[in-house]
Amino acid sequence: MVPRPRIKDVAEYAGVSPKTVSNVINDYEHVSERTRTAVREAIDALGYRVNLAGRQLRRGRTGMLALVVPELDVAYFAELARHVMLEADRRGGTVLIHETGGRRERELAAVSGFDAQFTDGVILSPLALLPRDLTGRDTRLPLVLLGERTAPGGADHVGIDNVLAAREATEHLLARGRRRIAVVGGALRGPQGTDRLRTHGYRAALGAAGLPFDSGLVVPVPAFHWQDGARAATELVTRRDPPDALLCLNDHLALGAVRALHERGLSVPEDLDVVGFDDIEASRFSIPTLSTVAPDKRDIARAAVHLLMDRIDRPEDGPPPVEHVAGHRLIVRESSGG
Amino acid sequence: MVPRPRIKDVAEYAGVSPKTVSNVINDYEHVSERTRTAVREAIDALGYRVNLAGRQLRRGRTGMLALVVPELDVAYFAELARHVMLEADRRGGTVLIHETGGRRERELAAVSGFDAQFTDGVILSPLALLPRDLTGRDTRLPLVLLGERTAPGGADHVGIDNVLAAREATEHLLARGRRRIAVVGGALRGPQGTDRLRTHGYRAALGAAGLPFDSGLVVPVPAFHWQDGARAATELVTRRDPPDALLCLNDHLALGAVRALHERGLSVPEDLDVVGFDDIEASRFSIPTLSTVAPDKRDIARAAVHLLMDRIDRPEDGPPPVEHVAGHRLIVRESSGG
DNA sequence: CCATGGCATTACATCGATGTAAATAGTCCG
DNA sequence: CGGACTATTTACATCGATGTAATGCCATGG
Repeated sequence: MVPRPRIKDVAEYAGVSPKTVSNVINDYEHVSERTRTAVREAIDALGYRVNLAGRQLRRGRTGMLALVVPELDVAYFAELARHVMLEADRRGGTVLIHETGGRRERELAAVSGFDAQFTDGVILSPLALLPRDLTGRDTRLPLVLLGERTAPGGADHVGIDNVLAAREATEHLLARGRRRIAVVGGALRGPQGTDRLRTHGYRAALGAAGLPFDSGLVVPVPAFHWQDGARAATELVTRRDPPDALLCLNDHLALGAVRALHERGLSVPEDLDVVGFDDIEASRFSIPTLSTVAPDKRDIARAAVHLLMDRIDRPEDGPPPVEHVAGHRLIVRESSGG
Repeated sequence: MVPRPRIKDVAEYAGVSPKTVSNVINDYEHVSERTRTAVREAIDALGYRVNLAGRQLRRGRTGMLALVVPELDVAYFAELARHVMLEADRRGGTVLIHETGGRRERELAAVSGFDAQFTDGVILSPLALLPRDLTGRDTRLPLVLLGERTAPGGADHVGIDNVLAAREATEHLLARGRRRIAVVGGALRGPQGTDRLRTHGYRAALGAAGLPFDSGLVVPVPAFHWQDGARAATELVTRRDPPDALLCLNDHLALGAVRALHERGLSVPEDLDVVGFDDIEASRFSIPTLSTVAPDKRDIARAAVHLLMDRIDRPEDGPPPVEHVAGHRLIVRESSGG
């Protein structure tokens, strides 16, 4: 087996020094046209490719970012991942994706760079992480948090205005005359995650409309999957005093709920309205199509990548953490009368 | 900013040589208990973490695998990715995911390790790759192909029996009395991809049943997304002689088709049957639930990871390419009378 | 008491690329 | 033609970890 050519081999082939080859590779300006061409030819002839390990060792950078999400098969994260990859690509970076399954220990590992050894920085979408997990973390590893404001820790944050978004969605349902709106996936206590923020927005909408708040309508779920939505919906409609609308905190929950309702002979939006969050592609093709809060994923990905790369480019002098509020809009589809 | 401690720092702190620290880290057996403990303590005290670039440079391995798929937001690939990550984890590997968007140049880059510089091997799910792209490729980079048999090239292959699977699905529809079955996403010519193999199986089923083959019912699509299924379905049912069943080559196409049919007032399975491929989670919760050919994703992922890692572990003496046929089963749900 | 051999530890070189600083080659001007 | 610069190119050290081979240590046996 022929070993991979090294920069030294190229140098010999081209009759120059290794450093000159390096200069050509890195587009150093003071290289004569003749030498440049000769080196290029040598590179082609030998099929030379930079060895990134060597480069990284020398430069101290990998050019790789870690994107750490709970689950890739939650469509929102897959869609987000693609945007992040595109953005990173545009800036010459590569993305390494990690799944945490929402487990705190894995998220912790991510922020401490344990998983991310090869990585210059991390974009993390936390689920189980506690605020205190971030205090005192090793700030040598730049970090951007997505979704939740896990508060202080010298990390930038990117997310939509969850409170406002939930409030708008709720107001939409109220405007449709719905009065008993359940929050599937909501939370009243526990860490300040998106679930709590959205529940808060929901409550604000009720308050503004002068309606009473019934904590029984806030239904936590074990995970944000189809089946969790289905179970929650089933439970809700078999109550004595069932809801007339479901505000589901993601589209999977919503679609699972719609299906469960269908199985019990209830139809959406005739009997109940359903609204989700995330605007995954499935929501545009489901029966009925799903109303949903669409976060601007492109904006989120772009902001996250840029914040991260900026911080990587300028270690030391970290400016204070940045808070980027990405756009969102409520898309009304069939599931709430659209 | 405090620089990251190096192995040398640990050595000094523990009062031993760098190599001894390395020995401890790598569980070399001949290290006295005392020394081992001292080094461990030093590591903890300093918060030392191996620098993988250095290690890789020395060892020539990264411990990372590349998983290269067309699109992560095609649920099948996201689900597959998770399984691959789990398997790799189990064997101490890390997975780097790349998207190609189905573009040939990106797939080519993948098999030549261009993207995959940091990678010991590649698992590729090709879409546009031609058989000849693999002949004469640099076999220093172990490669496992998924899905299609892109034929010779010294690469292992993992996939289901596409011909058989399509045949079974078709036979199921025939058994239901359907006679004009369209193949959405099918192909009669072009590279020997899964689409052609499945179309072949479909044809075999027709032949076995003594039914004529109508090439007009084989409908290619630009991509395998919801909207492509929707378009194809719309086009099909507005024909003079519309089909009575759709065999869609993935679940996205199928679900998009179901939606389009719904919009034209046709209901599934009363008016038409629809069957998909992949068994993505959405298919279990759609209205109607979707019949589909479920490939054993876990098996596929496991086989792919093991084949790849085995080949990485033993470079040179590559045994001949292995062909692993993963299991599959037809799951009949509401969309075809289940 | 010394040779023998196994275990524990270490010195040194090396993986491949690149920053620094110095050397060499050119160019222009007086 | 020599000096002063500038443009190119190069020598050398270094990033961090680890394989190789050598050394040191200790116990056992003759």
